[in-house]
Amino acid sequence: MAAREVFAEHGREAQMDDVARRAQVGVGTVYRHFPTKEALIDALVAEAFTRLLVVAKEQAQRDDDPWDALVTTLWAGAEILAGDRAVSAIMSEVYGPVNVDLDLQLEMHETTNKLVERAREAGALRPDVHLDDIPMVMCGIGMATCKPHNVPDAWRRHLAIVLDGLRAVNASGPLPSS
Amino acid sequence: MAAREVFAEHGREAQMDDVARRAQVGVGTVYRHFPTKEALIDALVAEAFTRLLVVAKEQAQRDDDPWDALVTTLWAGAEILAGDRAVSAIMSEVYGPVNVDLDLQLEMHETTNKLVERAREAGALRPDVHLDDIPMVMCGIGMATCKPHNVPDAWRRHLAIVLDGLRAVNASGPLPSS
Amino acid sequence: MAAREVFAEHGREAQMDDVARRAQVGVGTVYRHFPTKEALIDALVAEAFTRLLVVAKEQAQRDDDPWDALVTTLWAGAEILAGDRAVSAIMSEVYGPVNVDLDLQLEMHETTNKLVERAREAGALRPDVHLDDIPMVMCGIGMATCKPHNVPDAWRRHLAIVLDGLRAVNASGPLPSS
Amino acid sequence: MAAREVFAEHGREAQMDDVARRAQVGVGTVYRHFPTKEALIDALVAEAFTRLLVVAKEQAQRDDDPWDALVTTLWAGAEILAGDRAVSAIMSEVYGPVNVDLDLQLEMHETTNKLVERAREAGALRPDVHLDDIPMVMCGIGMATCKPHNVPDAWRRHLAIVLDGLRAVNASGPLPSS
DNA sequence: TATGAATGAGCATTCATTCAT
DNA sequence: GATGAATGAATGCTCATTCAT
Repeated sequence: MAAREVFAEHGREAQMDDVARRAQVGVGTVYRHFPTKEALIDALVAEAFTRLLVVAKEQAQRDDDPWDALVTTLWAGAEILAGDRAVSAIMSEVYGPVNVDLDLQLEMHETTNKLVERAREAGALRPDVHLDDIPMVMCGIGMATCKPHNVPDAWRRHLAIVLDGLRAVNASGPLPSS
Repeated sequence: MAAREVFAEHGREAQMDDVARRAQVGVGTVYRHFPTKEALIDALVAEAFTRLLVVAKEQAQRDDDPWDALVTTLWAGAEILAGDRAVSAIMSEVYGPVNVDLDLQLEMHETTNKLVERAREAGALRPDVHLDDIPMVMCGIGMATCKPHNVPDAWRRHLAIVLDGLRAVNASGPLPSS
Repeated sequence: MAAREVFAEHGREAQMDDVARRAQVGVGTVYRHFPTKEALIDALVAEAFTRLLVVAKEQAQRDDDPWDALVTTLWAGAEILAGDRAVSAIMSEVYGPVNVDLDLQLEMHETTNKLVERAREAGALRPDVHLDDIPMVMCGIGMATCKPHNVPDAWRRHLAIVLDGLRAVNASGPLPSS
Repeated sequence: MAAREVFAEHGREAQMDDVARRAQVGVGTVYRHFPTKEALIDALVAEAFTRLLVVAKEQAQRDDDPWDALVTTLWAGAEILAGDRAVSAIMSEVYGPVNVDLDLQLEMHETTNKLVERAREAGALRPDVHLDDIPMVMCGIGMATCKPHNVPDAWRRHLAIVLDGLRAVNASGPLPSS
């Protein structure tokens, strides 16, 4: 959507008129689809959220390798953030309340929690890692995506290192190559 | 300062009138001290920046333990962010340009870089860790500070884990207890 | 336009909100047409300027009677000022820069100069009259327009007298009756 | 006074703080002398007014040459305006009500009127010249004083020409040389 | 009495939202 | 449905004026 481009460029400050212009429609039309600027922003975020949730649920289903399931999900989430400055920017702005549908949040919460706990129980994750650590890691990645002067793929190296750190010391096996 | 409280609550969106009201002064008085809202924000950030720089330079001076110097600095930075929702909030807003004095930025950059390189050369830091990783870690911590529902000290556990992960595998010795 | 009325009443001090209220529109609408208060003022002046320039150029074209051409132009200018307190008021405020388009100013300057020189060369104008005298005369007329207690047409008598005084002593023929 | 300099530079827009700074006193002190910005402006104007009134009354006393009395007064007035951008600027701003003391205004009005009538009765002034013509002439001169690009003494030539034009056609004798 | 920091009403301008066409 | 001109509440900033020191 055009909104994504505009919010990618200007963050939450982006103006509805700009969104409309970019989409080559009148503002009225934008408002026909989203009753509010808030609603538009929320939709943008929800979409990314949903995309990630698909992956997370898929991985939560797996029975084979809980560590790989977690890691695959995190790489997917990072990829989504890194590919979407709009969402990164919006989420980085701490005070703009991100009103994702509560059910969605809950589902994400539960799914991720399951991934984390399984990995921990399997002895692949450091036992002191907590669900709260996930957003902190993601936040750094989103930020890196937005700062224009950053090396484009700095986040990949970063995530690899951090994930490495999250592993239980006695766990073994390679990290996914991407 | 009262400004800090207001910006802590509302981020960059905070209104000058609110800052004034909280400080129990007229807006004019706020403007006597800071010619512009921008200037006020910048001052807030610069103050935190400077406080951190003091620590960083102190640690960069040390000859004994490069790893401890780096880690001490990072804990100090995290403490500053965690103790100052205003600065966390402001810095989290990716599109609001943070106009810290260039010299200050440069000094911070150089000092931190020295800390990182020394730790790496001493074999205490994973060789693939880069200066860029520092802000990413800090960003997560700042975010955690702002999100009201977070466990107050989640960031401490997080930072400990991440720092642990940044160590060279063959490095040894305990992390500073905080 | 409503702006004209409001500026006529209050001069440059007139407030945008008042202009909007008088025009029975929201301020936003005023700003849709003129990006700035300055721009609105400039437009007001430019319009009057342009109206006068039309007359001046027309008269500068004439081959028959240079004196009549000059005089006709001055009467037209005076009529414009007298009929437009807004412009009179704005131009009277010496320190408010009047940002008429430079080309327009230049054209006006050249045209008026041509009128003056022709009249002088034709021996109809006192040889010591200079282009600079024109604005001085006009200024008095504009002022008379603005001062509320003045006799409405005092400026006509005044202009007639002054023009009479600008004639070469040996010139002859009647003044235009208005 | 310092106020004069500041108002000369910026007209009515001049700020009280600037006046104080120029006078090397605190604003409070300015306010001790003039309860209001208005009052300060009025005082500035009144002072010039009074200075002119002295001349006007002196000339109104003369029995010998009514024309010379009038002309001398006008030259004096022009000289005052030309030497005082502050007053010129203030008076040029049509909408800033000039609240000179009513008695002063009245006296000025009467004195000038006497000068005009006497000159007319003596057959030196065109019979159609009216008291209203005086301010119009003065206004042009004040304006010329303020516009920075003007030839410094353009007003002298101008006044000479205009006064020449105000004479009765059959009047004779030289204009005062300055 | 002099000072100048503090005050806050006032004003230009912006931008999400509405609604007549 | 789509449009985009119109709306006006909201906000940053200024400056005449006051008053504690």
